[in-house]
Amino acid sequence: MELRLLRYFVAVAEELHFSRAALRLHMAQPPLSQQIRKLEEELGVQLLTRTKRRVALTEPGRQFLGSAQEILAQVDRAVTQVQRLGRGEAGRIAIGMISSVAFEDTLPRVLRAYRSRYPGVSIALRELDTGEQLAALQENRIQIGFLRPPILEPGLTMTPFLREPLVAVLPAEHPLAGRKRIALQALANDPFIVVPRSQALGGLDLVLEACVRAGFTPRVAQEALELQSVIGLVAAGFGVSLLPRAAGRLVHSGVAFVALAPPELCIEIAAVHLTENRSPLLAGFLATLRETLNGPCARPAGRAAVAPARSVPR
Amino acid sequence: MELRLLRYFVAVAEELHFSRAALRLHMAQPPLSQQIRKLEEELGVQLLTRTKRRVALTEPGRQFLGSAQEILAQVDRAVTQVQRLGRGEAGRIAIGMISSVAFEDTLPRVLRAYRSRYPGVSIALRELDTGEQLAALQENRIQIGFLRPPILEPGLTMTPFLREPLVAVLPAEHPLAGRKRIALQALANDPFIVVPRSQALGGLDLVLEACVRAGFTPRVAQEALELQSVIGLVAAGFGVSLLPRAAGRLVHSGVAFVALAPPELCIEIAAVHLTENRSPLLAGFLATLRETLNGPCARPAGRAAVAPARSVPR
DNA sequence: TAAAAATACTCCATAGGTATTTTAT
DNA sequence: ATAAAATACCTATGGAGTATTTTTA
Repeated sequence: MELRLLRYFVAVAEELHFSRAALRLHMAQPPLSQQIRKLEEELGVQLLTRTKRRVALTEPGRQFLGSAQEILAQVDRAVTQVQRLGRGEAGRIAIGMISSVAFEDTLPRVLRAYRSRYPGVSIALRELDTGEQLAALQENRIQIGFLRPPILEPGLTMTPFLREPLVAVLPAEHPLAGRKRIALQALANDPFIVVPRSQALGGLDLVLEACVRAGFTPRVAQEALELQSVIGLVAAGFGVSLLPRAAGRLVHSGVAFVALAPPELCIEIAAVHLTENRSPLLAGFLATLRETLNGPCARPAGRAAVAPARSVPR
Repeated sequence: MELRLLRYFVAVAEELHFSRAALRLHMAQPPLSQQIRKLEEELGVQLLTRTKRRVALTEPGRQFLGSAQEILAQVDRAVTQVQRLGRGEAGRIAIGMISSVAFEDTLPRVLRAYRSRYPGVSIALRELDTGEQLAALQENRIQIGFLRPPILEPGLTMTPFLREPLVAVLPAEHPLAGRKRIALQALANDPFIVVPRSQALGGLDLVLEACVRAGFTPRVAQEALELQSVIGLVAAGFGVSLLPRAAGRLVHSGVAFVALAPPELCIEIAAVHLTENRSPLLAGFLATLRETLNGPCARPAGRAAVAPARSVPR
């Protein structure tokens, strides 16, 4: 059985006229008659009665017409759908992200752009740490991960995504508030206000590690759930904090943002995917990602135009 | 798009191995590779990755495999179903019957035989008078009718179905009870016990018409719903009746069955269908009908072997 | 080196075309 | 007489075969 025969039969059964059907099929009438005859022979069932100069469907033919129409429609749907999948316009993409991505609104902007460009794709966002994401990428549980470099595993391609310096946030009356730039050690005796790890905003680990590297263990005075609250607590004199420079946009009187002396402490996040992953979904996402990062209205404080992706050779 | 390509793709996608798939398809490997490539070109979608000496499905390919399998299964179902319809093993047959058919159990026996032979066919029984059945046959609302001849319309084929003489049923003490044979007129003054028309058992009209033809109008003394009741009432002396000879099987002391003098009064019923109706359903029904009527254990009292069908030429 | 897919080519089966006949109105 | 389907015959596309090369593990 071939679809060609079904298409021919549907044309004849709908026209009830071989010549008109042949016209509609852009072919001559005799081969159409032959093919219909062949179909009937193959099925062993008479589908049409050609009596009295007029063509009519038999009852089995009437039923078969319905089946044939359904089948052809289903084939059309399957072809359309696989082509949409092939263009990355449909399907499901799973994305991993470390919690600190939320310090910035860059990822949400990318996701909004992607969703508006590919409304047929469902997005699954999973919050995973860097190690979990690397494992998930290998098992294809996620197709792209937003995680903290460096990446050493082979077979992965990294697209720099976010690199924003942390700045010290001090109460306006703090002795160091007027400085252009301070060393992290200068805050060794200050109480720290941090965002708790449970709040999925991350950054805490980064801050703690940096302080330890600077030679002290920060004293955590207070935890706050929102950046606004952190800034509010700093303004109220409860302590100091380290925040991405972009937080400076949340202007608040009573606090000073002071850059840190080198080595600069940065939130650095990359988009990583399997180099061998040729999925059109991923391709569409990466394209949207690059365009969003380099786009016209897409260069807020603290981030340079994105560098080209680098693959880690195997 | 052709089913051949879907079949090839399903084989390759299930085996994930071109050579094994070619083996399964009883063909050589190179043309299989070519056809799969052609399918991918036609769709404009990569379905398989042939990297690293191993074949794998892409995500669009995985989805398309499912669609292809569904389509192929649906084609199989459609073919099987149309073949069942073509053999008269499935579908729906509508049968007309005049009420008097119920005097005998012949039709139920035919229907039982047909149902056991063609369990997939649903049977629609419609009780219609002879004229209604002829109209219904022409409009294909019924495919076969059990009705009272003669049939004059052209294009119909008649199969004699039932021809059973009516006999007089008399109380044992009736003056004519001992006779071998009596004329219908002899009962002109006897009260009649009849089965009411509303009971759908019919026969009443036949009896009334016959009496009128014999020159008298029968006095209806009593109506009874069942043959048994008719016989009971006759035995009790309430009157006489006319019943098919087969009713004699319902033996009952106190009644006498006496044949009628010629012209014999017969229940005569024929199975009639459109001569041009080549429906396999009808063919199967007619075959079962003939076999049941002429079959071995199928000759109870009062019916000769069925005569061959006669067509009324147009 | 061996196994598997791709490439190159060849052939023929058959889909489809043209010309004509048959059939039914 | 006409319109439509069937028949007869021919052509050529393309599906499938064989032989070979390429590739990768």
